[in-house]
Amino acid sequence: MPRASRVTIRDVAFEAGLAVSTVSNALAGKDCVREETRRKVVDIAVRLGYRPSALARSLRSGRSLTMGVLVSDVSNPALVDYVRGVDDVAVREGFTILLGNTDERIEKQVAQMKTLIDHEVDGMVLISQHTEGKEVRELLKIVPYVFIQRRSPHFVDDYVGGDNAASTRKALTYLHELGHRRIGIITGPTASSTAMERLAAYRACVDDLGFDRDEDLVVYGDYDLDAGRRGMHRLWSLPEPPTAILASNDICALGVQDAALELGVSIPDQLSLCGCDDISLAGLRQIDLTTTHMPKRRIGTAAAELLLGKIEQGPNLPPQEIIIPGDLVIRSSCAAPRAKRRRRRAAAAPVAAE
Amino acid sequence: MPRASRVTIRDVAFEAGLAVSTVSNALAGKDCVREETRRKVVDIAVRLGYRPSALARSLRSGRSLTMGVLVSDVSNPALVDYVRGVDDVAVREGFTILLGNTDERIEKQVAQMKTLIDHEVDGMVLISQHTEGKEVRELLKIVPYVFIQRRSPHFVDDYVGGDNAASTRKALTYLHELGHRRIGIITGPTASSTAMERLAAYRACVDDLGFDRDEDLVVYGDYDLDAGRRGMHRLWSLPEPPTAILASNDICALGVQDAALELGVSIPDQLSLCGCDDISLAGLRQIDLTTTHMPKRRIGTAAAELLLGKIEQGPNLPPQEIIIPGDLVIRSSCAAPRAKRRRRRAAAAPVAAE
DNA sequence: TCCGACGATAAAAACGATTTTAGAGGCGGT
DNA sequence: ACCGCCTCTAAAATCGTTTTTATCGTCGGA
Repeated sequence: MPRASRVTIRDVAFEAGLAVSTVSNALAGKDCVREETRRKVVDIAVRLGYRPSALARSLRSGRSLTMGVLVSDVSNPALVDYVRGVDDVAVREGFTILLGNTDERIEKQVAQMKTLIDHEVDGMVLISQHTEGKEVRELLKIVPYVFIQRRSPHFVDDYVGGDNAASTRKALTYLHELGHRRIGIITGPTASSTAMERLAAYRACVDDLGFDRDEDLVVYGDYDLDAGRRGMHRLWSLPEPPTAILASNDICALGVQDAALELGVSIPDQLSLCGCDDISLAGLRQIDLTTTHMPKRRIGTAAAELLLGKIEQGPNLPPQEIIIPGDLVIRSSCAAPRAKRRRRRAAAAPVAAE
Repeated sequence: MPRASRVTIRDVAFEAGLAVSTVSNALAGKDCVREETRRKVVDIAVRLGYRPSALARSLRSGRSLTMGVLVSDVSNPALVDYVRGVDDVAVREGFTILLGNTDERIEKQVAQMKTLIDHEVDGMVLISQHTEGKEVRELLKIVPYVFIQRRSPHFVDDYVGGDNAASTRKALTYLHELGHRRIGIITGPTASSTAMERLAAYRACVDDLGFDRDEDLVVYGDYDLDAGRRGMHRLWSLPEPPTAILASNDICALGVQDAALELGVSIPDQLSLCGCDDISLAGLRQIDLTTTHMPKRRIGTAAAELLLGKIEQGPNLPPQEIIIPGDLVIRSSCAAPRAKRRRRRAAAAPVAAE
């Protein structure tokens, strides 16, 4: 099956009556070739429809203008915006993206990383991926990389993420002002540094703001609908249920809403709910979720830019951590708790929705 | 920045005291090399951590084990499942995916297609992309491809999509049985063959099932929230509004729900609503949308498999169109219209939700 | 003994570019 | 007249593979 053979630089050279190297230099805009010659070469190249083979070029030059993007699942709505952000700067800088799904499984991640390296990507962006493991660490030595949303507790890497501590604190402060003192939390997976940072911030607030300290209010969950449903059931079956819940993200919060409807619990009358991410659906009237905005696309672009810098400068410069702040978006899923709580200050601030 | 130079086949050959070609043949499992030799080679290759360069291999062999995937926006929830489906079979078959966003703009699409071809992808999957245009058509001649969700009216291509006509008809039949006779439709973009097929099926049903024939009931929209909102406003401002609405997809339907809440219109009491796709959120109690299920991930896998066949067999075999059927998923967003309509048979079937 | 075949390995060509080194003229300075 | 330098182009090396062709014993058969 000899596909219509491509036009090579050789053909252009022949047509122009020049050497291959001259054509190469001409097209690269090197100043060692006369302007007139250059123009002729360009003309002919265009006329013949010459397009240089990225493969051959990469092989020789050692740079592939290619970056790998690893994500646990491209169809996961909580992650796609990062990918898009990375792509934004990739195309802007003439890079092409090699995509891989890892399904949250480390052996898949390792396999994908190897594949990317085989394809000689210039760098990789790891979105919510495993940061530990001997093999992973070994592979990370080979090629520049940036982590998004998940960072290692043991190594200091290039990393871009949201300001998890601050945004959690904002949400909790808001709930505190509304008068809540008993707040449940459904965390993301324990492997997610983002989730753990939120949990840590929650715990700090329990002390700082004087919330009920009760380990039963912490449910270890995930970033999906089911975690929200299960978390809600668990928290609501407590002897003394919380008056507000912090969900791991908006999708999880939707799961909580769903379960609340199932249990006949009214939001925000009986229960306040706060998500995280601010997905576009959160603003719908049928959902109307108070949440902390995570500028994921911007995080993606920041990560890609960081990576490109890394690629440019070589592996010498020290790892950098970039934290992108996000704000609390107040909608109607939070309200003052019903007046049956025991502490003073029934409702501090009358901040309402929208 | 001479990155730690990779282990090449040359190194393996030297270590084994063999010729490069022998090593290549040994690793490829060719039978022209003694089993004992082969084992030795494999041993050494593993010991040295040899990984063949995909670039060099592709360059020489003319096959890159790579496929391009073009999508208008990876962060569009209506499209991500296709991508995931394609990826499923890609990894299974040892292919790597090159991803590109085109933002629904044909010049971006052309640019991306060129990039993919420069990278010598073995084929490409075009998800909801432009099918017309001189340049697009020219590029399609170069490399095998499969369209998903959008097909050309003028050319016959390899294509995989849902059964738009049948699923639309199912929804309309269901609404007819509930007693609806005046049904609005918010279409996807006119460039989307899928949307136009649904519209055609809608028009056929208007005749077959005896719905009100009224061009005002057709709103040309898109696949997003805003199209739903605008469509609802438009339809509800009609002198005689519809009793049911068919949305272009689930996201659009969510937009309709949102606008209905804004307008104080109760679903399904005053208005029945039917989406398309069956995204996971559609099953939530706060949404609970009746919709037609589109097995997008399966469509994606089917497309990738079709493409691989195309790559294998060469461009000789004729284009194939694969239609994947989907079923109506009945939830609570549709009900019998309020008893103020003029025709006989107030409510035919008492089919209820869930 | 010679020929052909065969089995195993080696050597060389090719893939399509970039990069390095070489060469050919022209020109100015001494 | 010669040297060096500069400008432009050519030739060759290189990237890391695969593929094609060559080599070299050995063995069987006539």
